[in-house]
Amino acid sequence: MHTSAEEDYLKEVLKLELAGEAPTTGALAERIGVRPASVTGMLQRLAKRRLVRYQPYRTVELTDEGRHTAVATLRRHRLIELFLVNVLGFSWDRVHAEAERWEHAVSEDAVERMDELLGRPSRDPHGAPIPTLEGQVPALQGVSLAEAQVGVRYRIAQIPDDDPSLLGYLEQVGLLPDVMIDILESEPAAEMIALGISGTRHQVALALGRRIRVRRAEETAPAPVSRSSARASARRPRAIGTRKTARERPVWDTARDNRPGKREQ
Amino acid sequence: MHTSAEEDYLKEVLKLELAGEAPTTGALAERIGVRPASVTGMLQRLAKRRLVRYQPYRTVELTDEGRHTAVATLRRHRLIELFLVNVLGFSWDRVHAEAERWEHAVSEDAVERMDELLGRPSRDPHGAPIPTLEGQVPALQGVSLAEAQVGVRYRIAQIPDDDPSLLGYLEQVGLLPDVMIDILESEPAAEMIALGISGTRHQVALALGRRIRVRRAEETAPAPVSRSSARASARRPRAIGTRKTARERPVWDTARDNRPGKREQ
DNA sequence: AATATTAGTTAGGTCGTACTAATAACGGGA
DNA sequence: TCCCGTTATTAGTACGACCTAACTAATATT
Repeated sequence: MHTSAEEDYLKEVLKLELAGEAPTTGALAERIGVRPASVTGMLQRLAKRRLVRYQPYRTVELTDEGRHTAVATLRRHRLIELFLVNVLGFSWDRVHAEAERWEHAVSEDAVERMDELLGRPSRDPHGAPIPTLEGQVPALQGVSLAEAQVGVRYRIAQIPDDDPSLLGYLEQVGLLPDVMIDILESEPAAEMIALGISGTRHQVALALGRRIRVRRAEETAPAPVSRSSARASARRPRAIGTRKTARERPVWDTARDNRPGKREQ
Repeated sequence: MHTSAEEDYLKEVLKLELAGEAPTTGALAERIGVRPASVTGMLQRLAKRRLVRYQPYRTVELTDEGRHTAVATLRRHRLIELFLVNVLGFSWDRVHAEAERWEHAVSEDAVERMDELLGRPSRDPHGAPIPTLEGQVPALQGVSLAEAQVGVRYRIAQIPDDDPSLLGYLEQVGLLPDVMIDILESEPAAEMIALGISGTRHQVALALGRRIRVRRAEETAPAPVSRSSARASARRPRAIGTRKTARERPVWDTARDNRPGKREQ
């Protein structure tokens, strides 16, 4: 079918899209850990296989087929992460690396068994939504911590998954999914934000705050992390739910509707 | 470290050695599913990396380092097979293929967690011994069904693992690990053997019989398949137990002790 | 011994995925 | 409008892991 490198690239394009960022050559190169030149090469390959639409110097977009594969890969990754934590007892700051290794080896069948064993969960150990078997990617919940309002109580919805040392820190201060926090103070000049976690005051850099998602405490709580029982709802395998949020419209989006070809070769 | 192709080749060399067969280019090619030419190429590679000793047209032997890797890979494979059956509920005639996919992706850490979760088992779902963490490969138990004596009661010790349709048949007739059988009759001319499985008489081809291992019913039963608690006994990581059985001495063995080089280039 | 068959090796080629170095396109000031 | 730094692409190289075709070695047949 598809090679594992292809799956990796497609998954990263999807993740950037879901995060509302532009899937540029550079961004992909950084996240995947290769040189931009390699990304260009792979994008050309993916375009040839009709997994993305690609205009040099301009845009990358997933085709329906590419999106399908990307979603399946993301689903695999997140289910495996939860499996590693809940079944094999991995410490949750190290599951990402292991899941990256597993995700191209584990068959669809095995993934579905994991899903069942875990009780059809809707969120991974970091709070990220697990796409459904049908291809739905649940919408991102809430707002980023950097946008949270002073004086309001929030619940952590999602934290980053790929940086063990950062996760170690988050665990230490207790900034984990489902934890309640109070926004005490915002200090934009200092690029800091002050918040209370179970009574203790913490200063957090805005740069980090942007990578953490929270939702207001009163909002209907999402299914808690770990095991849950979300039934699949939609049928069609590729009607992807999430569409970019308004915030931070990328360059890329403006480039959607522009003159296409302008170079041959 | 080592590539997954390297691990596959080393593992197959080890398996042939344990089965008392010669690891010829052809045998390896057949088992791995590549052309003999590819095997030659890989053996040259492995020799350069000092994982095997290799004399063109003659022999392949694992070096200590190669053996170490091979044993670790075999251990991974068999533990994963058991994990797939016991934890994920795979039907045991399909675990082999899935385990082949997993075995190069699952980290040592994850394998040790599986081992612990499974209760440090000593045999995989097909009855094959699981090498210890220290590198011991438990000796093959009993004799092949083809060598069993008429009128004696045996217990199935081990069946092949890699052929789903064969396994389907074995399951149907009840020829599974730990099952008791009686050897009713031997018909060498017809290349058949007749045996009783829980009262029912079955005819089995000798060719199949050679691939099934049994031990006399009175012998101290090995730890049953599924979960068990075999403690590791010896220390040294590489004193492999099994040495070729006398039966079926291959051509290759006669070629062991002969003049070595005779061609340059 | 001469020849046929089988097994193994060498040579050369393809594909996937990276890399570096050189070049080109883009876009925001001066 | 042009310049220049940033970003992206092309061109060329490497390597792992396989392939096929053509050869050589070992063995079997008569």
